[in-house]
Amino acid sequence: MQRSRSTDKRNRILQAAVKVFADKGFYVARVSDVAREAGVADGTIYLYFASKGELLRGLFEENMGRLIERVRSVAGSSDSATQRLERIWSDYVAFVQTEPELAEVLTVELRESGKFMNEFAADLFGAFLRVIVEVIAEGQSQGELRSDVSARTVARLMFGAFDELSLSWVMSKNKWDLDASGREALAIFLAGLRPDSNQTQSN
Amino acid sequence: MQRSRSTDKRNRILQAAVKVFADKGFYVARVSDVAREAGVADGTIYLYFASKGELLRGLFEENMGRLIERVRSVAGSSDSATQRLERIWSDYVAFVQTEPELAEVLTVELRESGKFMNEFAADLFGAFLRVIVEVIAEGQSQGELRSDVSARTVARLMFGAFDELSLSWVMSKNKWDLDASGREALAIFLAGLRPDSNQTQSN
Amino acid sequence: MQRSRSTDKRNRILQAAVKVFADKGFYVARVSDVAREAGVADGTIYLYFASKGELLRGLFEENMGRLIERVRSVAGSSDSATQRLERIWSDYVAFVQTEPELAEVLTVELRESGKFMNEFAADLFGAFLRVIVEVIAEGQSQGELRSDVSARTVARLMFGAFDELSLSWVMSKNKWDLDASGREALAIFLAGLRPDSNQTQSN
Amino acid sequence: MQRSRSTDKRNRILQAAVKVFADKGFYVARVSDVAREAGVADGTIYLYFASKGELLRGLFEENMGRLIERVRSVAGSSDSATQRLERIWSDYVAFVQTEPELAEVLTVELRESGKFMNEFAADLFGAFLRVIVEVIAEGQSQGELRSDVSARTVARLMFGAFDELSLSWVMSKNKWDLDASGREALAIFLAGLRPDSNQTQSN
DNA sequence: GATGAATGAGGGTTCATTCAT
DNA sequence: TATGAATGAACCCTCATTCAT
Repeated sequence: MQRSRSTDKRNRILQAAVKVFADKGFYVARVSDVAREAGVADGTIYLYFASKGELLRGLFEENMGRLIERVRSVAGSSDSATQRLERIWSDYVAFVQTEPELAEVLTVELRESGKFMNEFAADLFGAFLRVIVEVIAEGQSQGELRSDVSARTVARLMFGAFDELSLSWVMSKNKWDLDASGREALAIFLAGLRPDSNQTQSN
Repeated sequence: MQRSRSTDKRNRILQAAVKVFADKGFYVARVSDVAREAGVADGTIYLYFASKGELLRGLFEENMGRLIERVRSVAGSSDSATQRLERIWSDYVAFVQTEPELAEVLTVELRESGKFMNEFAADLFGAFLRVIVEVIAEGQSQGELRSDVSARTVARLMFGAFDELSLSWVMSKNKWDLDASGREALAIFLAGLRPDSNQTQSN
Repeated sequence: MQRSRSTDKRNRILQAAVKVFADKGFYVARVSDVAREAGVADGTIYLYFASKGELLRGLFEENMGRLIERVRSVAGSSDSATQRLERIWSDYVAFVQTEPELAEVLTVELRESGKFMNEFAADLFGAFLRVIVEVIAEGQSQGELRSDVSARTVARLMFGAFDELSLSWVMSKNKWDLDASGREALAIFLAGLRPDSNQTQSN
Repeated sequence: MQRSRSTDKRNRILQAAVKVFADKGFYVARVSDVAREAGVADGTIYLYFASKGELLRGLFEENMGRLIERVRSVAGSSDSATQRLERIWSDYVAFVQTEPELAEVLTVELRESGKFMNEFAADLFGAFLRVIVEVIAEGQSQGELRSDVSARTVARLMFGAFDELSLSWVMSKNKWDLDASGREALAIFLAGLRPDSNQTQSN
């Protein structure tokens, strides 16, 4: 828990980076923009991060870490898979609503940046996804969710759906009710995942 | 059908841009990379596009236009909403499989670039989404799909889900069966959208 | 008098160059601007001039040549030095008024370009000046003009004065009466050059 | 008197620019030439000037300002108009001799650049000219100088004459005596401007 | 001769990174 | 630790020139 140098300043820089990257995008944002936003000198950033890229990496690490912890603690509860999915979902809604800029950065930059920090970004995202996969797999093995679909696919679907929903909410400047849409979305998924739901399926 | 200068060359440049942008991302890619890939001189690109940004814009315009046409023609058929969704879906799978690099660029760069060509990108994406919204709305008004959810939300969900699925397929270098996952995904959605599926919904 | 290729087209290009260079200056003007103005293709210019620089050189040569001829024929007359200076002067006024753009190019670009075609520009200008020097020297040797000043200096003075006058007239878009100013200027010079005018000179 | 960043460095860059622009001309000169001459990195120039053009503008501003001050202080003295013209003239000679490169840049580039920074250059030059106009007008109203000529025209004449004289001196690498020529020139002007000098005027 | 699409060297400018203070 | 002036590599873009038609 101990760090050399001031953890405060490091955090200020990270938060500034979130704001600036969300606003302009990683590539368009200048290191000096982040410095100004953080209220430090340009050079100071390099006392905490080796490069602009490492700043983004640090940002991912720190925040995805937090997110993964959060989702893990929910996923680890003794509730039913359905209930846990509901809670993960609403927890994520809360996160997006509380920290929309961070949500935007994690979502948008994770993709473009995949280009230059591939395995790393993939790892974090993979860790996140794995938690959901497990909940779903448990739901399937206990007959709570239909078993004729790959848990991995389902997890990706849900993540993708939610990602799109929250991103468009963030980018539309919160003009509509994310809670409500989120509930609708979850309802559709849970309905589509009921064990008996595969009966009428055509192709 | 006639253009000034060679449409061939313009297309070669666009295709090269797709390849290069897919590989490195728009910001990391150099104009000279595109030129080399296209087999033209750097300057030649500027005979067809006013700037690197306009090249990306042209790429979107041309290809999103094609995609939208495609999805529109399917959406306009006289089939049931369910059937049309199935066909749109499989059509999109085919597109992603045929032109994975293009799919990657359209998906990834549309986001990061939203930062510098906002309304434009939003328009194209909006047009695409609207087609799907209509199919869903028709399905709802004819009792084919549940009506207690917003068509717009559903469209976004499906798009997001599919987008994530295809993107991860593309980025994982086609290691798994996109067709199969796509069918599973569609099955879940259609099941979740059946008119009677809202009965067991909890919260 | 015979030239290979069309002398017409060569002249059209030269005239276009005068117009364009006067408007934008040599360095800012593009070869394609000249081509457009001349109504020919870019490449055509290179059939008549080896380079953009040679185009300027050709422009100088052709027109300074003309000017020098003109001034020489006046200078060679049997009139008194004073009268010849008057006629040279009014002739130059007529030239500036008839071809202001050419006057501007010759005046302005001769200087900046001196940087890249030094001896050449200097030669042409030297030839021009020499004619005036001779008239003045003759006036001096015949007691018509004061002899206590260098003819070369006087020629430069008169040229510089007139150059400034006409240039500011051209650049001010002909807002004032160049004829009148020219006459005033000449009056001053001639008065200052009278043999007896050195009597009251202080330092 | 305090500026952000080092005024020293700004001045070093300005002086380097004078040297380089005098040598090659503004358009042929490369920013990197100026940087090398100033002993700084290319990028450093942009810490002090927004663009190459602004560097030229800054150069004008700074130095023309100095010149105008100088001429103004002479012009404001209580001497006779004639004496003041003499002192302005000799002061300018001194300036040209002390800083020939600067004189060259101010003279030559002011013209070519008129093309891209018109009003600005015109303003500075106008301010300079106005001072001389006033001296002459005062001389006229006090009967010291002939009144049948426009003070503005006279000022332009004198400036043009002097400009030409000093420029050719600078460009000929100081091969002759500028002092002497300058005195001759002034003698001619003053003689030509004597109140009684209009008696023999022909046309 | 004439064209104008293509070329590619070169330059202005930016900005991540360094380092003397 | 912190600063921010300085650096200079790198890139987008321009445009004089060429050459296949």
